[in-house]
Amino acid sequence: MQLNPAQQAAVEHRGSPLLVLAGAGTGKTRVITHRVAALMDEGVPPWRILAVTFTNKAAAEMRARIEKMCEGKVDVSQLWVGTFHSISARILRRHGESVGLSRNFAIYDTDDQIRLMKRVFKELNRDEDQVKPRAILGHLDQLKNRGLTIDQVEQLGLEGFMTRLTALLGRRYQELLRAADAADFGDLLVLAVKLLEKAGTEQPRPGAQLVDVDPVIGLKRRFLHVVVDEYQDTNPVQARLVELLSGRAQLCVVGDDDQAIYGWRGADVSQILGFPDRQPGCELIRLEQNYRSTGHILRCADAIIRRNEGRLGKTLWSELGDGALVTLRACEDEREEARFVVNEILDALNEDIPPEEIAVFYRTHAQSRVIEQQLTDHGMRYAIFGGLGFFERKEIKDTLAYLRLLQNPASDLDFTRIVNEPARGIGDTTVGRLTALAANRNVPLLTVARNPEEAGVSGAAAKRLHGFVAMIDELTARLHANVPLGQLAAEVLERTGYRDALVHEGSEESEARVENLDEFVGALTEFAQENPDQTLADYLEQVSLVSDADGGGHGEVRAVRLMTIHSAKGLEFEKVILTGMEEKVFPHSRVIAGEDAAREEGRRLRPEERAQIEEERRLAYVAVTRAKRQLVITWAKRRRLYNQEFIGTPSRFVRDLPPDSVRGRVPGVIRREAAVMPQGLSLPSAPPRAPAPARESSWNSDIVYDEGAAAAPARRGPAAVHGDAPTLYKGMAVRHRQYGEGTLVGWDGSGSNLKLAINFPVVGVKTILARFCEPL
DNA sequence: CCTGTGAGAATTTTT
DNA sequence: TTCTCACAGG
Ligand SMILES: Nc1ncnc2c1ncn2[C@@H]1O[C@H](COP(=O)(O)OP(=O)(O)OP(=O)(O)O)[C@@H](O)[C@H]1O
Repeated sequence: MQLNPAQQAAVEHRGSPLLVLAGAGTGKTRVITHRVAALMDEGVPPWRILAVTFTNKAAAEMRARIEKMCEGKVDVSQLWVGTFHSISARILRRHGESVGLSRNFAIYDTDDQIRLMKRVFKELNRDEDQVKPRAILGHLDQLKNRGLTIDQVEQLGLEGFMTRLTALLGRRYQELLRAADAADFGDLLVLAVKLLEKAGTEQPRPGAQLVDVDPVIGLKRRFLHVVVDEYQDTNPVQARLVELLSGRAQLCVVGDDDQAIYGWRGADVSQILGFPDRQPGCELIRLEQNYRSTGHILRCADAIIRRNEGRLGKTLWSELGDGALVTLRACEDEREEARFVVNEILDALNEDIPPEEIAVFYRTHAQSRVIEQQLTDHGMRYAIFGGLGFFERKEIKDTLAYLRLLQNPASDLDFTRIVNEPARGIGDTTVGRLTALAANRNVPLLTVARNPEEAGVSGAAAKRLHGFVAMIDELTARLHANVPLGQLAAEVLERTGYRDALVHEGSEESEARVENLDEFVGALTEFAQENPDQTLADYLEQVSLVSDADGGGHGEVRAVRLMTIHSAKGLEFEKVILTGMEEKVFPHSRVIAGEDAAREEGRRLRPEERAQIEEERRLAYVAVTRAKRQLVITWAKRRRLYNQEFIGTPSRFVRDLPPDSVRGRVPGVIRREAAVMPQGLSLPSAPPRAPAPARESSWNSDIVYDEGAAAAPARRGPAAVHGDAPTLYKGMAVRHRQYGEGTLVGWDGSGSNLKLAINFPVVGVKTILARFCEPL
């Protein structure tokens, strides 16, 4: 395990803050790993070192690596290694009382959050059709990521319908969270920051002894060294958290501004770019040698990323040689793409590349299904990352809800979730009555349920409620009797009749669910055995914080990896197959929408629209730079997604690839240039291309798929010339047999699937297959 | 109060 | 295509 001189310098630097800013595969992660090991070697106690990683898996890996490097000389378990969220949770678990959290507080995942927010909607009589609970939660999370509390938002008098609504609903949402002794993901960060900021500013209570010194102050002074990986994707609260924990620590952050891909989650590149300014005396070290990928791959990566504006720009070179060309493949549809992927995997396996060194990437989860299907058909095992995780399945979440309710009788969300699961005749009406009274008296649902008659719940229902409460009490007693966790879960499933109900159902689906439950009980048993001093709360925390990138594939170790590009961040594979490289898939349609709107309105891109597109481009850069030796890129001319057929045109990122590094034709390069040229000048000629295949339609669209191509309706005349086929442009006059003459306003697809959007004077805009129309 | 039906919506990316 | 939600009927 050696280091080059620049890396060595970063490892050895002491005495002032350090920023390592370097491109992909240059060994940033290796640097911080070595740095931590070196620190301990110098005698820094492990408990005085904090390392922040992006995923729990990365944390585990780093810990393992450091342990190996220290050869058992140091107790690595004393090190603090973790994600921002897990570190915050850890702090709050110990010291959360002053911000309103007990040591057993629950962490709400997205599903819990939505349920809770829906309840708020109901309580405040808001219509879910107008504004979605999700949207409010998104907005609220943005505020949290920026470190803003609702009080601050209101004090600032921030404008905007959404912001005001978020403040209103968010306030009640937060109240309910606290009442339930729960925190959502954003709260973990915000509350940890609040806790640390508060420490030491409060007046000592009268009569306080010296020994009463706030332990949180100790925490702020605890760390002598802090290292942070992937710093480019840090958001303001996270940066603040690091700052607060670095009171006396030397801070070392590493990252790559070209790999910032979490802007949508509030991450802010200016965090890393402004680091030197905020940290007096900061040292900046750049790493330029890439140890991961071969030349052609790197050239493709560079060709993609260089088109972003306002980059710092970085040199990147490799000694690994050119390596193989990057394969580019145009597929007819997504099924052919999937078959091609399988073939590529088979090829790799034949070359003795281990399956776990082969990865298939896609932009969105929805794209994975076809590929999974194809893999299954070929009897290939695969590990999929993300999507519906094990712990998000209904049956598991229900069981967790029972457990959480046992631990915290005030957890109304969990109460409502399972009070009638399995069906025990306690329906909406009953729960509604309980809720009304509970809200009125400001007590938990479970409390009200003890005297249902007071809530106006009648005989039969009341009786069932009594039974339910008795059951919960019984199980709660078991929890407090310290029954081993696995056994407790098993008893819960037994006693509540949950398992029986599923077994009784006897469907294929319910069988799978029973299996999942058994697996869950097994996992819990194992956890309890391995961590005898850990509580249920510890287990629940671990479960809530495992990320997509962590869990993955149910322990499928020796299997091909399937994942979104986001979860591929920080990883590397011998062979990467990057699929779905079409406009509107990647870059995602949501992002392109901004461009379309801008074009339609004849204005320039708004800064945030541009930022989004640049983020997609960085995402493409991340994808490409995960590959060590082989990179395959595919796109499909047609794609069925959400049960709708989409006509695909190759992604701009594909068209940016340098032809010399690619095997397979790089499509349509010219139009982009033409569109960008001033005065609508077009480039002299297209690169050599095969003669157009015989076409069923006489319309020439295949080189017009570019964004901005037909942007200017004012510019009459062809935007491009290709053979005899008429070239499309907006404003073109067209005739349809039935509707008569109209004006072309847009189009989609190519060949016989070319569809035209035409504005007819009488019937308005219609989308019609091109072969039913003729130009005038 | 439960369950089945049908319509309808919805689909970025994640801790 | 798949899941979710609302409503009607049992
Ligand atoms: N000095 C070195 N000698 C040999 N191999 C190295 C050296 N430094 C790093 N590597 C290897 O290069 C690869 C990339 O390293 P690492 O993951 O640390 O890079 P990174 O900068 O964090 O990458 P990224 O930002 O793309 O996630 C790893 O396989 C690592 O083992």
